[in-house]
Amino acid sequence: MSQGVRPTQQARSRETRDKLVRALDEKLRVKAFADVSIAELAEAAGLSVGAVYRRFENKDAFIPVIFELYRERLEAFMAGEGRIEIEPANGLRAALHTACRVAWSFLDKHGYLVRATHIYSRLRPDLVGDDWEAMLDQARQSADQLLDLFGDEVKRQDRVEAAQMFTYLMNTLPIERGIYREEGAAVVLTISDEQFVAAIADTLYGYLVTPDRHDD
Amino acid sequence: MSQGVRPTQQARSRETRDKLVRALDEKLRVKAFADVSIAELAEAAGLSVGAVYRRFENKDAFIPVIFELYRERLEAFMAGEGRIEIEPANGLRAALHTACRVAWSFLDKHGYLVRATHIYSRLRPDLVGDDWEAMLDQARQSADQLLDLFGDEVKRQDRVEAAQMFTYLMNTLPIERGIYREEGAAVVLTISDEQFVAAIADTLYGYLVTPDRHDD
Amino acid sequence: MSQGVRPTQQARSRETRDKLVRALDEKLRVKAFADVSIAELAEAAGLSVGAVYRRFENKDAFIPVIFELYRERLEAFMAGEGRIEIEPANGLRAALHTACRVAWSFLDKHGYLVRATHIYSRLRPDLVGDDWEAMLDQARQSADQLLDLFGDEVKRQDRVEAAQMFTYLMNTLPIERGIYREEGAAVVLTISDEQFVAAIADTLYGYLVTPDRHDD
Amino acid sequence: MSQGVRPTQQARSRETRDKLVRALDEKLRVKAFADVSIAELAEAAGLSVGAVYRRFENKDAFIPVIFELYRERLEAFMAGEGRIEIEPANGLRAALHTACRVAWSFLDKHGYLVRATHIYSRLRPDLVGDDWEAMLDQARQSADQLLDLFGDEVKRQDRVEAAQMFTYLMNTLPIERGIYREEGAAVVLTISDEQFVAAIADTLYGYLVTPDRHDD
DNA sequence: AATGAATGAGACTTCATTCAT
DNA sequence: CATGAATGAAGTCTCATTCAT
Repeated sequence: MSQGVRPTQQARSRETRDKLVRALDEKLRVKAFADVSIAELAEAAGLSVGAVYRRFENKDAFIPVIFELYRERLEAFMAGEGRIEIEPANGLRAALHTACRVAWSFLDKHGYLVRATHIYSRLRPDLVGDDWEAMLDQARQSADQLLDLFGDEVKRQDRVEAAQMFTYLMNTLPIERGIYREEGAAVVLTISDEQFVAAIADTLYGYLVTPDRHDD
Repeated sequence: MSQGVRPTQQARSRETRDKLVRALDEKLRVKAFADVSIAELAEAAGLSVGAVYRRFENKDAFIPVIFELYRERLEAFMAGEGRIEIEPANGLRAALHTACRVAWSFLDKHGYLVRATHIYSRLRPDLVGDDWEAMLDQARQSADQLLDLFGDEVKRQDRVEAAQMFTYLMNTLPIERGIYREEGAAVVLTISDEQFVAAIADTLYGYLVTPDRHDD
Repeated sequence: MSQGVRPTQQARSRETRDKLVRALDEKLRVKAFADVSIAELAEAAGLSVGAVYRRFENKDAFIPVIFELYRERLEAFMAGEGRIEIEPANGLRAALHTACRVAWSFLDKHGYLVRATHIYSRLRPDLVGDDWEAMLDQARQSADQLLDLFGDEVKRQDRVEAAQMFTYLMNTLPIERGIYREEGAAVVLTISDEQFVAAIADTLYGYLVTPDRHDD
Repeated sequence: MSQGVRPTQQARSRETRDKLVRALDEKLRVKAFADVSIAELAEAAGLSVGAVYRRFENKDAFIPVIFELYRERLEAFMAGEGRIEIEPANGLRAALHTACRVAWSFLDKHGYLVRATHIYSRLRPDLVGDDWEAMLDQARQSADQLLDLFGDEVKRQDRVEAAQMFTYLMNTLPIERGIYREEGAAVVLTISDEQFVAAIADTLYGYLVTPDRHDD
């Protein structure tokens, strides 16, 4: 094989992969990954079943793709409409409200991906590998910066713990309502989206400004 | 309908059902419901496949059983080791810490059931029906009482919203770490269980004592 | 066992059997025998599955019952509303029209039994045994009598053949439309029931009055 | 969609289908369709169960195939040995005898298909759809032509009714004996096939030449 | 290499029949 | 004896994966 062909093949290979990723994205909008068959995916991508197995060893090999999609969307969002301009002068609470509003708008648009990601980060953590941890770590670093920025308002002594908990809360609080809407624990809520977003922002705020407890 | 025979058969019938419920319980400890086949369940219960279908119309009919199990465990727990003695004199924060410790210890033991319940309250809300909502409503009522008890400490104006959010948070915050442990958003946490429990108690506390915000 | 009990038991046994026969009759009105399960039959008869198997060795043992039912109905019909008063003076054609009208009215009422009987006389001729042949033979004898009565009008030389064919036609011509109505060969017919009955009577008549062919 | 590959696959695909159709044909010679399992069919065709489901959505999807088989055989028959040369000069009766002989010889060879077709045109008229009606309609048109050809001999006033009844009779009279032989109403007949065929031809003839009745 | 036909294990479900109570 | 719970073979169908063309 002459070397001149490779780039073409690589390009074609990449293209094939992209088709599959797009097809998966489309499918995940309407059904769970477990309910998507390879044949279905192949058809949606305009490929044959055999071609799919040429790119992916087996069905499980698509799971990392879900994360890839998630990350792509998140990065695009953060670089675009999700870019947060924090105004230190307005204080921590305002910053958190802004952050929660932004997080909520991401969930609103890409909830189906967040759902799939969440499910498989639990169901098959082995297949997700470092991607997930890397993303969370990045989130933790952002949290660190935020805590530094409002160091005087934050009353938590242990900054490491605070950054971890902040990340944990940020990835936990809105999700339940954001991706499962009328099911799960969210059914107890009758408040509007706006009220809910404000409430979780206040929850984060409350955690950060509550001084450590000295007993128990 | 004659008496004298029925009781025996009913007992046998009940026993079969119990065997199946126990078998399901065992299986849920180690794998997801979707991955448990009827044949597997039958074998674990020491029954034939046909016997399963005499008690349960189809596989879906087991989903309510998961909730039943959950509720049973929860009630037994609440009546036993989970009974909370709230000492109003110690204040809201102490009460929340106690409540979270108790909730955590339930999750620690019955997390697999909570997981299955959570998954199916989302996946098949139609099959879960009112059970789930009834449980949440009961939780909301308990929240109401707690808020009343510490009415002077709570700064939230809208008590209805506060009770709802309290319930939502109580059913959301510990779950992620409690049932998925090393996976999901919880991987970011390096803190100990005790620290985590304290942190979420503080989070709840922070939410309740944070006064309403007057702008936006 | 004292002898005094027997009659009671026999009576009870008979009663059980009757219940089952009635239940089967009900079921055959709405579905095919193959689609009636033993459990269904037992329930409809107000009996247990075990009780059914005490009276009938297996499901196939019900097939003769279908014939029994058929014969009962036919005999009751012939003794009642189906009793034909043939007026020799009116001629063969009038007699046939009357006979066909009567046959049609039986089909109209008991078509579902005729259908089941027909199906099983083909599907499991071994289980039907002599019942079916006996019935047909009786019909043939009636045909014989009719041919004798109108001996001068009938032009068929071979009276044995004529009686057989008459029976065959009588059990064939109306059935198709009578029990399958809008399906099968009957879909080609747009004529009314009355016209149809008249047409098959004329068909029978035409056969009987057509002289033998002397060639080929 | 590229050419060069498809033909092969299409041929393979077609071949598989043909194998299944042939296997079905073989099975229908010896047992009812309902008693043929998919696994059995697959084995007879030298295929796996999955391959069957690639060609046919479900078992019901084979029912139209039965009709397809029937029609194929009928058309091949009509174009070959079943081609009827009607000699108008010999009259209606001779024509009918010829037609019945031909029909009988078809039944003799392909009775098992006719049986299956008849059963399913009743059992699942929804799956048979227009095929059946189309065939009957074609038969009715042939009947029309025949009646025209022998217009002077036919005494039935209503030609539309006569054509319909002729079709009905042609599809009813021989069938019973033709496809169920020693079972059903045919058991009453001790006459030979030749005599039987002559008798039904005379029956058809008798119907057509019997003038309308003017009373009742 | 690409295609999609074929494979075959395994899932759910039904129901005639048996048998413990 | 009656009851109806239990059995288990058999049927339909799905789909991840393999492989002939």
